[in-house]
Amino acid sequence: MATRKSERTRQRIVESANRLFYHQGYHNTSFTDVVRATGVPRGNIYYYFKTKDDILHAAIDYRLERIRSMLEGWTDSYRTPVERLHRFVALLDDTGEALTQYGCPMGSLNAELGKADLALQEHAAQLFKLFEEWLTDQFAELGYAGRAHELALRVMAVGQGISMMTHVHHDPALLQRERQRLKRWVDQLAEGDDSCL
Amino acid sequence: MATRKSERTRQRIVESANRLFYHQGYHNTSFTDVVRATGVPRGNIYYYFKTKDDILHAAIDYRLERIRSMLEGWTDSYRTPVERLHRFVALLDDTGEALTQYGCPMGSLNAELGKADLALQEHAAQLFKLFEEWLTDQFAELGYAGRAHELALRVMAVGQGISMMTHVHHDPALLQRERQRLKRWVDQLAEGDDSCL
DNA sequence: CATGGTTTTGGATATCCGTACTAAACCTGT
DNA sequence: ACAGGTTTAGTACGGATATCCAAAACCATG
Repeated sequence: MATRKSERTRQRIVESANRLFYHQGYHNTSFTDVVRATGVPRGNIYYYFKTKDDILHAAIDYRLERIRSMLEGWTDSYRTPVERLHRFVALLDDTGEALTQYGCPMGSLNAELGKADLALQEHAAQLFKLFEEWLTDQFAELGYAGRAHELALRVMAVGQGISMMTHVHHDPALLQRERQRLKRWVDQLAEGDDSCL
Repeated sequence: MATRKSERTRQRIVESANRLFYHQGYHNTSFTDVVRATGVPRGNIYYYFKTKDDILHAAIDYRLERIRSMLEGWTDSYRTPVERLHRFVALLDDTGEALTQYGCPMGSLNAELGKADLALQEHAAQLFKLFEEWLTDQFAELGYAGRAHELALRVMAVGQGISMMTHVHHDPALLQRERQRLKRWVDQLAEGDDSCL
C-alpha cells in the first residue's frame, strides 16, 4: 500500500545507512550498526530490503537523486557556465570538515567497491557520471565542444586528487589552497586561455 | 632464534596478505583468506602476528621498505631531477592493469583506513610521506626551493586523481592520456616556465 | 466492527570471524 | 642422542555476522 509513514521509515533507513557507509565504510558497517543508528528493528529493515547490498543500492540511488537535483538547481540558479563551474569547485568546501575526516563520499565508496563488489561499484560509478555529464555540458557551452568531456574528466580527477590528499593528511589548508588553484584554472579556461591544457 | 626458514615463512605471510589487502580491501579480507592464500596454518600465523591488525602493520612496513629502496634506486640511476620526476610519472604505468582494476594501492588503503582505523591510517600515510619527501627534494633541486613541498603535494594529488578516475571508469586510456599531460607539466616546470603554477 | 493486507517486532539460526590453546615436530648446540 | 628453545599444526571457542521467521499490531476499507 505504501503509506506515507512507511515511506518515511524506509527513507530513515536509507539516510542512516548512507551516513554510516560514508563514515565507516561499507564492509566495516554491520547490520547491527544500522539497526542501532536507525532505531528500526532488524526484522523491519528486512521488510524493506532483502539484503545489506540492497540497502547500499538504495543509498546510492538516494545519492544519485540528490546530486541530480543539486545539479539541476545549479543549472537554474547560475546563468553562465563559468559561474556554474565555480559553484562546482566550491563544492569541495561545502563539505570541508567531512571531506577531511572521511574523504570524498563518491571516491571512497568507489574505491572500496571497485575491489571486489563489481555490481555495486558499477552502480556507484553513476555518481561520477552524473557530475561528468553536467561538467561536459558546461565546458561545451564555454566553447570547448570537442574537448568538453576530456576537460570534465580532468576537473573530476583534480577534485579527487585534492580530496584524497586532504583526507590522507587531515589538512584542510591543503584543501583551500588547491581549491583556489583549481578555480583559477577554470578562470583561465573561461578567458579562452588554453595554454595550460 | 629467527632462523632463515622462519624468516621466509613470515615474509610469505606478509606478501600474501599484502596482496589480498590490495585486491580485496582490508576489512573484506578474512583471516581464513590469508590462511588459504599462504598455505600457512592458522596457528602458525598467530605465532608471527598477534592480531590481524599486526599483519597489516607488517604489510605497510613491507611496502615502506620497498618504496624506500625504489626511490633510492631512482636517485642513483638518474642524474637530473627532471629524469627522476619522469620516472615517478612513469610509475603510473608500471602497474597499469592493477591500477585500473584495484586502484592505487596507497590511495585505496588510506581511504579505507582513514574512516575508522586511525592508528593504521597514520601508519599508511607514511607511504605518501615517503614519496612526498623525495619529490620535494627533486623540486628543490630544480630550483623551486620555496615551493618544492607544495609542488610535491600537487604532483601526488594529480597522480591520485588520475588513479581514482582510471579505476572508477576501468579506463586505461584515460590513464595514458593524463599521464602524458602530467609529464608535459613537469617538462614545463623544468624549463622554468611557472606560468601554470 | 470485521476483514485482509501492510507494517512492526524481536527473537532464532546457522555461519563465519578473529583469536587462544595445546601438542607435536623441528632445530641447534652439546 | 639429549635438552632447550623455536616453529608448525590443527582444533576449539566465544562472539559477531547476515539473514530468516512467525506472530503481533496496525489500519484502511467493506
